[in-house]
Amino acid sequence: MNFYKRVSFVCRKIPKGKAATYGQIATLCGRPSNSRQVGFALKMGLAGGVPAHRVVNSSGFLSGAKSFKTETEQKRLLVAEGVFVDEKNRVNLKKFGWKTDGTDISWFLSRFEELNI
DNA sequence: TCAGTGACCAGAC
DNA sequence: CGTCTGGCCACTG
Repeated sequence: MNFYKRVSFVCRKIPKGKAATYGQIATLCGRPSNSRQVGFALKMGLAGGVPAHRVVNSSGFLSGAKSFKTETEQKRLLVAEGVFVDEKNRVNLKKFGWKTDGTDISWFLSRFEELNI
């Protein structure tokens, strides 16, 4: 089980114009308690083209903005996709949150099985 | 081996 | 809204 590769895989599946939370990613990767590691994984993955700008914390804040080229880069990318980001660097998850359920979790887990990651 | 550190989280006030 | 608390776990020196 390669947690980082799973994170990368999941992030590429986040629909444009939506935002996902760290806990959500961790859960979809099969490790609900590893939300902190998701941030670390994304930081590494930025260089590899992972769309990390769609990931925010559970309150909707862009907590990883400082890890982009510029602090405003993440916000800019989101706005360009139609996601509203307020002056405090926060998105409304009610409106732009990526909704996932048990079915989605099962789907990802079986993909991981067959891809052996 | 071990303590410090994080792009975190849910619950309680 | 905001702050605090306990829990979490890979990575690092």
